[in-house]
Amino acid sequence: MPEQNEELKRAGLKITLPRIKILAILQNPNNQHISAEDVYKILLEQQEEIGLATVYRVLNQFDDAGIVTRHHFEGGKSVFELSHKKHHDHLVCLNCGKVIEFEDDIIEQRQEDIAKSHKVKLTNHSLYLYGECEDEVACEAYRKSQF
Amino acid sequence: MPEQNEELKRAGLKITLPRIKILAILQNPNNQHISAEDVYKILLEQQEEIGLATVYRVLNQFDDAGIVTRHHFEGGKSVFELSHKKHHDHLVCLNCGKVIEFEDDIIEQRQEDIAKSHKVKLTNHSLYLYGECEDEVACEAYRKSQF
DNA sequence: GCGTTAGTTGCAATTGATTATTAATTTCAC
DNA sequence: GTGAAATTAATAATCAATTGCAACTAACGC
Repeated sequence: MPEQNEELKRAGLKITLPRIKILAILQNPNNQHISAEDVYKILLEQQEEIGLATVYRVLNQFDDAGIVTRHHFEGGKSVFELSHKKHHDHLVCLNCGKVIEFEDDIIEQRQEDIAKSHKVKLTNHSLYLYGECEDEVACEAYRKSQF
Repeated sequence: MPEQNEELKRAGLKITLPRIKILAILQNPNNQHISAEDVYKILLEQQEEIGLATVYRVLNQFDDAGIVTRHHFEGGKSVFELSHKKHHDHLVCLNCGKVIEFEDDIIEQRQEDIAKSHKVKLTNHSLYLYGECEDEVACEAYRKSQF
């Protein structure tokens, strides 16, 4: 009984095939920051019988349960990533799509201060930095590797 | 010939009634950070004959022309604000919807440093802080005033 | 002023992402 | 194993946003 089942059990979710498969996909290091649509595509490639609606539903349940975190990147659609222990923000290359995670205590602290100074209790925030890899060769290589 | 026409002309857009009306709405201090849907509602209240598609189209043209800036706040729909001179970020109350603008040089500087340390040339960023007004009475009053 | 024309509008249909409904299937405690 | 309750697949529905297209109109020259 792999560790996926433990995770689901802890979240109070029944252990079903769709949930196991989706969780496994999310746990694949290649699939950090993946959209519902892309999860669905991978499942189809794996010959799984599953509906797109189920993918959305399961991802929402995972989000509610704290198993994944939802992000709204530029361009409309949501992406999901496994919630790991530590809060972090994202730096995205607009050319190759690479996502770099970072955390910065100074920024975190300033955000708290700013909210407090405006008499607002901070509940969460979203910070995305967008740019372009300086190493164009590596950038292009990465872009191609994605499709 | 009011200043709206100048603005449109500068953007290379023909001066049409829909565009003048929409620009006027955006220039109203009460309507900072307004959604396309809400612009449309105001136009209908003003007895204007206009289609929702036109509102979307015009707002996109304004965005392209740099007249407005588009934001993706949490909760789906885009909001628009007149682009003014100075860059700033946003602090949003999730209860009453109030939007507070702020700018912080320390955060800006850290963002540059972080991007540089990851060998990325920063082109833009989005930072949204979400929270709840500490003054619940004022918060509730504001929320009600919005509809 | 008047006509030409490229730019614009309104409407309806369409897309893309996501959610709701519902009937059928599956999990899991007993 | 069995049955109640949870979950699923499939489909329709929704919501924001965009697009195709025929009708309209602002802006230019004459």
